[in-house]
Amino acid sequence: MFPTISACGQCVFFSFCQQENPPLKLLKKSLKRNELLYSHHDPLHFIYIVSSGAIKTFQVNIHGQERIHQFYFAGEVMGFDAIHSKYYPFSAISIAKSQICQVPYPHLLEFISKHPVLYAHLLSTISQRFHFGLYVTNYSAEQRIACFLLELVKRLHVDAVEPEFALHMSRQDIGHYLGLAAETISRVLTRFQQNHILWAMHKKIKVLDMNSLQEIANKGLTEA
Amino acid sequence: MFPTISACGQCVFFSFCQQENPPLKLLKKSLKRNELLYSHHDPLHFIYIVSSGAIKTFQVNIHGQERIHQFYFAGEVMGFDAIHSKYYPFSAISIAKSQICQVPYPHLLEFISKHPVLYAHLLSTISQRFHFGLYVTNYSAEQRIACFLLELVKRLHVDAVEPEFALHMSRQDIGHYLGLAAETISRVLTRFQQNHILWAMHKKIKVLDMNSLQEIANKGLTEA
DNA sequence: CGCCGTATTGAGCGCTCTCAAGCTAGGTGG
DNA sequence: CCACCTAGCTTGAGAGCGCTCAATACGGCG
Repeated sequence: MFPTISACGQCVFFSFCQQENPPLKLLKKSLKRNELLYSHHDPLHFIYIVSSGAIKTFQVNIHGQERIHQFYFAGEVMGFDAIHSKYYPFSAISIAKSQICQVPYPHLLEFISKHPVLYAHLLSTISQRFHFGLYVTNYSAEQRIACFLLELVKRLHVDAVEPEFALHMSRQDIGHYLGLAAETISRVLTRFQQNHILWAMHKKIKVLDMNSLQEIANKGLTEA
Repeated sequence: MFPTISACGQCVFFSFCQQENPPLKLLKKSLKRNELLYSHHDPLHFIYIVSSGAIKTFQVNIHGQERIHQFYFAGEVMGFDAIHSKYYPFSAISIAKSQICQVPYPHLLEFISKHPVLYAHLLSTISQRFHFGLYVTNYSAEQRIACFLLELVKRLHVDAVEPEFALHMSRQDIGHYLGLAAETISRVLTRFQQNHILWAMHKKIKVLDMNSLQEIANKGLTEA
């Protein structure tokens, strides 16, 4: 029904892949519609380049509801988000008949170390992805604030059963970040405090019940 | 009031920066609270590493309202999002007394090409950032759908005054991605069609008025 | 032609926003 | 040292957007 567009021309590796005896092992793979490419928690073995078609990455929650994380179209690269944890953080399924190239990640690293130009190119490609989907998601105020606090605990490296840390920012700032009114931040923090989930005093926060906070954060979320 | 924690120990470049005659030119910089680090649209000259304190990146819209894009804390690296466009996409201001290290980006590239191990490390660091703030934003349904369509036009490389393309995904999929009900997608597309902004037929979309779509997308957004 | 998944359209409800009024903490000056 | 002042935070009441539930329409496929 719709023409299948191949995006090999714009692929970072095109010039290498086209040589005879290509120095980069790019395996082509065909996917029908609704075929699984990889699963949530699978170890990162490959970086994938969508050559044609479209893929979605997603999570399914305990109630069987799906949350789509990203779409990937012809020419786009999948798997960067798995590098840090070494596991794919989402499952991937084709939403149309697709062609995929797969590169073993260790091989990719090794190959790039011999081709510094590619390094800059790849960084640029990754960089681009930071601008996608900045308008997405619809978590409740409680979920957002719970997620925000949990992320802070992790990013500030607060290692304690009852983590205590400083919010350097104002309620207004948090609101502007989370897409909520400052009043809402205030109200939710008060509610959390009433439920003995945390203790909040101005810019100082102490989480008293990490489990409850996790539970709120995960409401309708992750945990497949 | 709060202790100043230096995060140099966890910095990717720590071992290099500590040598006498360090091979990597890492300039230290001190920022008071509310000091501008760089502006929206400034050319990417430096990658920054927050050594202590906290930074926010943000945009200001035509009504003077601020939208915060990210917070950066001790140990975190800023600037990856600028690599593709070669310009910082947001302005950056310290929200606390901070210490920052800056590395000229070209110098960083060159340096890394000589230290392939760092490459893998840096990719890992960047990868981590894809997991931050996945719960953020609160755009209206119309804004989200407008942004989504504009992003598709760009990512699918549809070059036309009235771009026409295939949504490979169902309304439900779009809803699951945008955090909206499938019914809302339907309703908004209908409304857009009534206002002659686009023509929608099942999975086929033709944008008739890119300017209006941009305007809706930018409502309360960007354009400083 | 008939079936079933997908899309559209409508009515009522709930979460979060806005507007507005107190409250608190910290800084300033007498 | 204390009264005052101001910015930020808290709390309350009403409004609006998008959700849920439900009914109907459509279209691809056997």
